[in-house]
Amino acid sequence: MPVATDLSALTTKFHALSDETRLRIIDMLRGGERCVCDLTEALDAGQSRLSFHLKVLKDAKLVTDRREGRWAYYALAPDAFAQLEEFVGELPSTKLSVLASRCC
Amino acid sequence: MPVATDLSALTTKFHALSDETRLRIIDMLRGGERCVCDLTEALDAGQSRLSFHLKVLKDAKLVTDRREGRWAYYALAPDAFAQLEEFVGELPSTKLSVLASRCC
DNA sequence: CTAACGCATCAATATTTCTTGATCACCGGA
DNA sequence: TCCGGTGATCAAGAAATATTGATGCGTTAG
Repeated sequence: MPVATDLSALTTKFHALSDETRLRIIDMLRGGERCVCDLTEALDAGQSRLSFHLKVLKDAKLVTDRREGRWAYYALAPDAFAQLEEFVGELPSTKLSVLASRCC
Repeated sequence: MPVATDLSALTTKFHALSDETRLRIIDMLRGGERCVCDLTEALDAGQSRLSFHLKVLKDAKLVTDRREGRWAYYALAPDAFAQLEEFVGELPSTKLSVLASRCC
């Protein structure tokens, strides 16, 4: 089992990425840290909504947040995609032609 | 924009991977093609339930199915993870230290 | 000190997704 | 041809998620 490690942490991460708004957020953060107001404006999402999605990303450990004065800055977590790469990386191409030998 | 390609296809794939049962299915398919009854047994899931999850994976184009007699065989789609790798691969590590210059 | 701002959180509602049990269609063996 | 087995699909209910608007808390400017 390649990825028996922590299935539920993995599903949490994938779930966090299964939403367009959140994907956009991630994409914006690729350029570096952003404050919430920047994101709100760029994504034209209500403040409350954005805050919710940021929380989902944070809970999945994909982003980190930092408080500075009255602003909150979010950034990609350093090793955010490590676990995902591990899972996705196990390239299946090699064994693809293997057919199920025998059924039931 | 690195991944402007097709956000909704991407979210669909991520969503398909955001469930433990489906992750287990993927993992089993790494070893090659499997028939549904094998999967049902190995995952101890009801037939209907499994069929539902297989459909989710198939709709996300992560797996393909093949009919043979009265059995159905599922396998990882050849390029299943290509798009995911593209997204996940854009390693953020380099720009991580970039702080937001100015806010709102 | 007070008012405005940035943001998190909560409550209520809408929406989506999952599970279960039926049912149906198809195929192969007797 | 009839029957049992495999698996898809549907309908109904349960559960998880998302959206909205309201409220609250800390911070900064005046």
